Amino acid sequence: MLQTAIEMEKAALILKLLGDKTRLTMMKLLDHHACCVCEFVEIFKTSQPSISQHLRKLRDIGLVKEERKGQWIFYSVNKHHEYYPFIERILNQLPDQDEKLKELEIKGTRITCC
Amino acid sequence: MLQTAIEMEKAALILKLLGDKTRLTMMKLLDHHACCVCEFVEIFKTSQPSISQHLRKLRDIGLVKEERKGQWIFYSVNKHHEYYPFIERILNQLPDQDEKLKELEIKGTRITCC
DNA sequence: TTAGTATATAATGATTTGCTTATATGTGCA
DNA sequence: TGCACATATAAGCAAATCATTATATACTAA
Repeated sequence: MLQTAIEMEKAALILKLLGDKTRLTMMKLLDHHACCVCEFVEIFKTSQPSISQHLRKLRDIGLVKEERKGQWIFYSVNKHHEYYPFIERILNQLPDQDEKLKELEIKGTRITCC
Repeated sequence: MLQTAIEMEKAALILKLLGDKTRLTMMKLLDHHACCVCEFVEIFKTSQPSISQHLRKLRDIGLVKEERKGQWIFYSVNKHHEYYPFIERILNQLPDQDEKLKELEIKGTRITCC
């Protein structure tokens, strides 16, 4: 893949968005799993609008994409984003967060649509 | 070097600090050059207190260190920081900012103490 | 000692951020 | 159709952020 030249301005904007514990953990999870809003609500123990707003910020600059599946809207990382390689190298350094999803599976609240 | 496990909380804090164009550019420059406050004032065309406050934030979490040389205080990246490898991999992806220092050299305002 | 330069800190204010509550929209199903 | 669930959006508010101006501190050189 052709790597675009990183611009400082855009890099700073992305780092700012990643510089929030909730969004950073979201991105780490979404990098390998599609998740829906209600799962994040449970994982982060915060309100649904708060989660929606974080996702909106990530979506506004194209870092994540959404796909409706029936009742749910599944979010996932947009791997075609111009800066995805930049982001990926950051996410790869972070500890795996999959246990958060495993907890949902144990509780039976993981949404595995279709 | 022994790589410490990255904690999400600390990673988010660091990314938040890097998520500002001024601080990000500072870190990129400081990664390879020691610079003093007055140089940054000229480079970023902002007030001296503004620069000092950015540097203070970086210093407060140990990302940069300072060394007084006579009249000036030179800042540089603290390469012994627990998370320096994490930071370095981010900075390495950013475009070189050295032309900003070259401009100072041409204008004769680069401080090359000692 | 005094003036000039470099830097830090304090105080203030405008803007941004991230939450909350309330409400609207969209989907599935009885 | 009507209700339940999932999600988005709007509005309001407290806290954080980032600049500014004013002032204090530290060093150099005359």
